[in-house]
Amino acid sequence: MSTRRSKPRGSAAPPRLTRKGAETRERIVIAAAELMFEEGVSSTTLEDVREAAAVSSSQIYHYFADKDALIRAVIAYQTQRVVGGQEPLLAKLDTIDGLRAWRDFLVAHERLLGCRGGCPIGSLGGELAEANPVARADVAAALLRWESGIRLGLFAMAGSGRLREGADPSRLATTTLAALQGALLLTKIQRDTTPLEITLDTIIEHIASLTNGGPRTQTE
Amino acid sequence: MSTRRSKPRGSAAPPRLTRKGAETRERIVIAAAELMFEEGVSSTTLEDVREAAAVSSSQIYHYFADKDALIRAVIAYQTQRVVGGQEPLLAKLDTIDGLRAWRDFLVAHERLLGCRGGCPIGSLGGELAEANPVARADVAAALLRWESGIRLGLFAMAGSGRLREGADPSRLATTTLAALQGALLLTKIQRDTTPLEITLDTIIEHIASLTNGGPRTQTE
DNA sequence: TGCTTTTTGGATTGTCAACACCAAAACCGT
DNA sequence: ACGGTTTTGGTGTTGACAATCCAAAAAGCA
Repeated sequence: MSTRRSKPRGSAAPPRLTRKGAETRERIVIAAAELMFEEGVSSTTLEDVREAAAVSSSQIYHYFADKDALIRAVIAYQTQRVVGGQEPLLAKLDTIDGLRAWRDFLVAHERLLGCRGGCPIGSLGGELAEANPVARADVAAALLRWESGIRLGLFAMAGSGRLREGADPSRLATTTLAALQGALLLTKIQRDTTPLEITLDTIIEHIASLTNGGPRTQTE
Repeated sequence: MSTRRSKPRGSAAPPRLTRKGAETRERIVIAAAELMFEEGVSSTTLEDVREAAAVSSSQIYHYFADKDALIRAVIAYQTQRVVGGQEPLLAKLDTIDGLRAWRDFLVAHERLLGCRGGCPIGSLGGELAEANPVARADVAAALLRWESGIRLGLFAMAGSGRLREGADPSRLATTTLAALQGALLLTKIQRDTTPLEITLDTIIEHIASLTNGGPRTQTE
């Protein structure tokens, strides 16, 4: 109907951001993500975010329709940071040594954080699943992507013949992710990395027992 | 200092409840527990609890100092209901068949709930760990008790000689609880029991592979 | 330079939820 | 039946927090 020239945009016209605008928006998301990770979503007020990001309240509402929209942006950000950031590492899960390196990285990381916050993705999912259906779906997608990463590594292990015939890399990937999520939850609640160490070690032992190298006894 | 007769009570004098009072208090706790399980802790307002329990607002504050105190009572209630209620079942985890029965029970239970809510204990812990240190400690204790229950079953399996020498029931118990928690979290976020089924099956396969019956291939 | 759009500041509003208060009713042991 | 205690109802207060509004400053663009 309108004689509009230049790039026509879709129905949900995303107001184009200048570089400065994009930076401000990102500053808000990062501040919100950190606060929500450290204190939980519901304890994080927009006033907290406003202060941490050093913006005015109208800026938050200029870039996000409401708190839910900001939450979704935080989920996207954490998905990219955590899952995306791990994908190179996950590709190396095609050997037992690769799995061990991954384990060591995760344990060291939790130690560094003082066992606080748990998994950024899992914690968001746990807190939002029953309260925010859209957020739940976002987190579900993030977890599927994570699982895919693990699966690819394990399939590579199977393809190179290190994994025995009967073993199903897909099921192992699901179990590995579940065990990791649970272990991070226990670690966060108990403020102790022991559950994480034991759980990952046990899962790796299980996978090792399915390799052609054969089963090994549990390490002390 | 005071000349008090009758039963002297401790410093934190718990006002003795009459039968009616105890019933009202319990009604409040149960209503709060259900709401917090279905909607999350922070989405549950005391007004919601008031209505669900059919009490007046002053009654809630008569029995609980504040919302945190009610939350702690809910944790205690869920611990007793979930962990306490499972202890008989956990005692039967001394055989692979016992483990399978436990798995089937958990999967059926999740199906019944439409994969909503996840683990009552784990969800409370996840939501409260960073916001409420006292609640975190309560949940941590509940999880240790749960882990103990599993450990006892697996120790029985070891004692009766079904579990191989090298296997460590204690570490297996930690892993089993972590895997269960993570699987329930995935199930809750993805609204699908598949992760729960796969994870528990895989853990049971791992334990089975450590029995004198010897390892078996993964079941489809 | 002038025009439009984006970005920003800050004050304000309205809602909602935790919690306090007070007085009445029911209950309990004696 | 009586005095003290527990239980209950309804209402009021306060503070916090999400969300809105009105412009003004800055930035992009011709």
